[in-house]
Amino acid sequence: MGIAEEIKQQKFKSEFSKAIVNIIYTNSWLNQENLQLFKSYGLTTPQFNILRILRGQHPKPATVNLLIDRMLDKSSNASRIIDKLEQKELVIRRQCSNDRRAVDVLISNKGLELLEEMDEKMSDWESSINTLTEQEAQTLNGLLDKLRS
Amino acid sequence: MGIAEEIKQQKFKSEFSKAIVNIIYTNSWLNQENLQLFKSYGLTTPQFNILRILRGQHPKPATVNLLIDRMLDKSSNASRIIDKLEQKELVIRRQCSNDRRAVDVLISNKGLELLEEMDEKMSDWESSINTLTEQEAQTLNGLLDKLRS
DNA sequence: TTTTAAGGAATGTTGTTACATTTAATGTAA
DNA sequence: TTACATTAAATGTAACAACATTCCTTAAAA
Repeated sequence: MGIAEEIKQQKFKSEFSKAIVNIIYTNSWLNQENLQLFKSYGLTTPQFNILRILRGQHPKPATVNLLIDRMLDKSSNASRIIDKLEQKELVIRRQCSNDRRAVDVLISNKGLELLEEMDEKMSDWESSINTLTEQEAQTLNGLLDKLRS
Repeated sequence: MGIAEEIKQQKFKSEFSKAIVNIIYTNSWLNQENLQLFKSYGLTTPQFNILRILRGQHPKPATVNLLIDRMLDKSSNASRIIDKLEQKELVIRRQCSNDRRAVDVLISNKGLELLEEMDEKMSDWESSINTLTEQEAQTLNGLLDKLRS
């Protein structure tokens, strides 16, 4: 079943505008799948993403600006997401030594452990929905990259 | 520049998990592009989507349930989006004659005119960002459909 | 019938996002 | 040094989303 049937819209202005709708719809589909998993660990999607960026930096700290820069969804408010993560003791916030305006954020051991626990579930989930061959996934990545270029 | 450079994450667990991130990132990119356009017409993204579905139904009405069913982002609250559209007189809400639980929603002439005005801008925008050939867009659609299957 | 269940939409509550503004620290030019 | 602009992050506020609950209507069962 293609996108046209799923959203019951038979006509699109062009193959490209169909692709735009398809991306939005697929994103929403992925998000809905994902959300429940995150929720079962008490995290929201942006919180999970910030944690993952911090793990990528570990053991180096990240400033709030760096986090904003790397977030998939730039629009959300990094400061307050970090508040939530700090409340749960998943990250540590401390003043940056060489620029007192900036704040260093680090993932805590508790945060690292949580992510490790989630890794497995994420991995299971990904394989369970992976219907693409390696070659197809590569082509998809190439096309999405080209679309944004 | 590919997704790896854009989000500064060099390693992915697999080509497929890279594709998932790529879809999320591309969606966010599209959304950011789009948002400003909608805003300049005083609409939010979900409001615009509801209006488009209603135009697709026109001159038939749609019930709230049908709108929820067809929305790209199922999660949001259709009733309140319709409230907003009704306040702006872009839609008409009235009780359904054969089932008094249901509510018929129709796009108004004002709504149709607004969409028509926006069509042109949307179309310009789409061509301005379209870097894909017809064949590539088709492949992309096929792969996204397969991913969700 | 009377009761009970299910459906369609609206509403209340809580948390989050979007955006503007504020606070504080740093850099720079007169 | 003082003044002014810039940067980093936090905060206030209004709108919005997520989710549960409620209200009313229809359907179905006892």
